[in-house]
Amino acid sequence: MSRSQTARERVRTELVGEIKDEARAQLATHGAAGLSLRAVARELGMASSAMYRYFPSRDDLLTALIVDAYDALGAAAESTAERAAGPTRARWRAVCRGVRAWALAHRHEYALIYGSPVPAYRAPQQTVTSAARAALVLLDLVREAAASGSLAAAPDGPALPPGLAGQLREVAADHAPELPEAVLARLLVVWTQLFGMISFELFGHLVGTVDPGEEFFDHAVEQMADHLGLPPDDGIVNPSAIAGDR
Amino acid sequence: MSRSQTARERVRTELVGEIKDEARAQLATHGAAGLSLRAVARELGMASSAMYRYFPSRDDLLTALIVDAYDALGAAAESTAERAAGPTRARWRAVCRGVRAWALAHRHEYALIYGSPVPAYRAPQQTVTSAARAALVLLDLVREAAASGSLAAAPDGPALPPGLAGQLREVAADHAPELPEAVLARLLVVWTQLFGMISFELFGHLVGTVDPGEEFFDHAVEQMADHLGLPPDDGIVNPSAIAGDR
DNA sequence: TGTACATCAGTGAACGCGCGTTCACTGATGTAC
DNA sequence: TGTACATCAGTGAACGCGCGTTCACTGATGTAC
Repeated sequence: MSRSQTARERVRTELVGEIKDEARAQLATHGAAGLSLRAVARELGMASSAMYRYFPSRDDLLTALIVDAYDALGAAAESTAERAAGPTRARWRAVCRGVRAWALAHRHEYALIYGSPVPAYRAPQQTVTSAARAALVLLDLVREAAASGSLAAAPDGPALPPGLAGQLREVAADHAPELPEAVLARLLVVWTQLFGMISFELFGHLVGTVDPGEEFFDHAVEQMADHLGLPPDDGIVNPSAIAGDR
Repeated sequence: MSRSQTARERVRTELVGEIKDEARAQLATHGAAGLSLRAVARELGMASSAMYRYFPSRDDLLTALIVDAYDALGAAAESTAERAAGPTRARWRAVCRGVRAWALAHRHEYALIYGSPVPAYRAPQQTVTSAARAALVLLDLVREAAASGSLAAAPDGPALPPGLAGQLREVAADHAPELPEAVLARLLVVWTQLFGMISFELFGHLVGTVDPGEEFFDHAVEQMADHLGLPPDDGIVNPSAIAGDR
């Protein structure tokens, strides 16, 4: 509480930040599996044993980086959604682009959270809420559209398989109890589509096809919006946005 | 050519196989970045230096595993497509399920090719044709449907952005020059969707939502078929398959 | 305000381990005549 | 068919490196009275 204690704590916080920054830099060159406390310490001009004053083990440092990455992506999505004006589709577009932009700007942190799991590392519960943030932004957009009545009706036809419907009900219970299961299913499809596309681009699976993937991404985002039933723009009409699905 | 030479070569081929098998087993426990020639040799009861009679370096072993994985997935997709009978949609469904089944049965090989790139490893040209095999299976299904006139017409509306259309033209030039760009774009969207879903499931991002992902996957596969414009089944009608998009 | 004490940050040596790759070598297998 | 030679598989020691983690320690910072 006293000023001097806060001073010591300030230094500590700053050093924790520097350690994580350096660790992030090393993700780029050596990957998550190659993250090394000794290398971080060396780069910071410290003894390797000093790291243990800040992180009890290598895995704890890794956990911190993972939580940070989820939070940074979530914050990017949230602030994009807040800043974006206009109809739901425009905001949807903005958020999707924002997610991709964050991923492109932080490739190795993206790979850390959406790439292959680090072997012998188990993510603690701690990551779950951070991981959900970006998803909740998209969910809120859909809720908004649904609440305002502008969401296209879910297609007719028989219901979802009961097992899936039940799973979706449970997921939505906390966050969107009012949305029909069919809409939830579509949102989840689109959610995996969004990250599938970004991963493909970042991990080099679009090389030789539509890489750079800017236009493809934008095009797909409109298809995804169509698929969700988001209404077309009012103002600036995007060509592919008004193309009905099928 | 002589019998004895072939004998030596047979032994060699067999040992190469054993080395790769053991290496694959180690992928599971240590990941691609942790793949170690010494550990493989140890497990095989050989001197670590003996590995160099079979693979000039660790990266060459890794390349072999990657090529094998692409080929195994491609072969699985091809044979599923050949075995599957019935209308295009049924075969589409079979192939998608086959791809997922392969991925679930070979998680670590899947992660090797569709997870985060291994740092400091550059995939040689060698992998490209193997990597394309599975994609070509799906492309052929769509070509088939298009050729038989059963593919739903691409939606009207303005054309794709010219840059994207050009990219797609180039990609398709060798394999499907007759398909319209709009169909190619949808196939690519669906392609990223398929792998996005599988990656999400395998990498643990569906835990707590729709994991196990069987029903969700099947449901999404029908949505993807709809999106491509594949006609509904003739015989057994899948409930979600006949639900038109939007 | 001054002093005794407790807490904390950081050090450097050490433990015990693993890695990729090279090299000179031995012995077995295959080839040419 | 037999023999001299070349090729190949496999060994074991070595080089030079890196790692996570522990431990007893020094010195600085913060706290209680």
